[in-house]
Amino acid sequence: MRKPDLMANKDRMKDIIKSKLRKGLWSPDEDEKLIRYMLTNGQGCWSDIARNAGLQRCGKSCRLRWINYLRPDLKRGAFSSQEQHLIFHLHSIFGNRWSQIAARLPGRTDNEIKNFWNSTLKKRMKTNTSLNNSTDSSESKDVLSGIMPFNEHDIMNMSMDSSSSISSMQAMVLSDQFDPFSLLVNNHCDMTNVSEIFTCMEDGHQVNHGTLEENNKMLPSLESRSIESDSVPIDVKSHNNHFNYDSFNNTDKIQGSKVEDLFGFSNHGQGEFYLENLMQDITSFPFLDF
DNA sequence: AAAGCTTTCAACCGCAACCTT
DNA sequence: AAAGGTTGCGGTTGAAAGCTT
Repeated sequence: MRKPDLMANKDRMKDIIKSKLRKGLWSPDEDEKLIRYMLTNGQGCWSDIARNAGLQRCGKSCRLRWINYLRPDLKRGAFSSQEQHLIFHLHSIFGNRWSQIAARLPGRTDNEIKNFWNSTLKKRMKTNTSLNNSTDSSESKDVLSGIMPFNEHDIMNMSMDSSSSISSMQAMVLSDQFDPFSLLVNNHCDMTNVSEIFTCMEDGHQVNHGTLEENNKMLPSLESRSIESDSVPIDVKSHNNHFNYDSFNNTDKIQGSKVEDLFGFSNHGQGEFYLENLMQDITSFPFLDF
């Protein structure tokens, strides 16, 4: 049974403690305290960390600051075009499950990706949509051509010609200038083409490294397994400033692995992860939400 | 130069799931 | 079983920076 007076006092104390906690931006001094504590003692209970590190912050705030900003394995700076493609692609699979997406982008946080999506990518898709709605299609194509160096005809040819399409399409998607948004949003290709394009986005680099197996389109390990994974130990710090797929493909163990060993799709059950499964997941393309 | 508007992003909030007592 | 605590997540906010007029 709750004892009114005692509990009321307890609640009051909590409020007092809570009101004394700092909020808002972190000062360099606070950062230093948290970094020093974390590097000395490692991760534990966050409310204890907040207390023991001498911070007037709640544990939740400390956790957030550490995970999103202070962690030494964080990669900072702008997203590379490869990362952008990856985010777009993963968003088509996972939707707004930012932590799932972040887990596959080494050194990036869910918050960072979420912000990036909500500002840059969403905006770009809106822009492209409005261009698509423009009555002057030639104008819209002119503008788009700046974004996408491949015209509709190129893409259709790539898709139609099954014998040569893969290599040319791979060249397209691997290009730094490739922009899947304009391609998709402007209906330059149908869903079948989209399937091929995403396949190429995944397979392209594997072909480059000679690991593509016919009729068994495996996806690479995109997840930052470096910290937790016992099967694929990769040092995060080695990826900090220049993450690329090569790092993963150069790992002997990865090259011979099945996708389910590598990809970490917990929500896809135990089965092998083939393209069909991928496309089943892409039932709600993000631009349909806008 | 400055006012107003837009964009970016760090941080907060509320909720749900999980763990501990 | 239930209450309380912790952790993790996604949505949202608001201050600061950048841009435009």
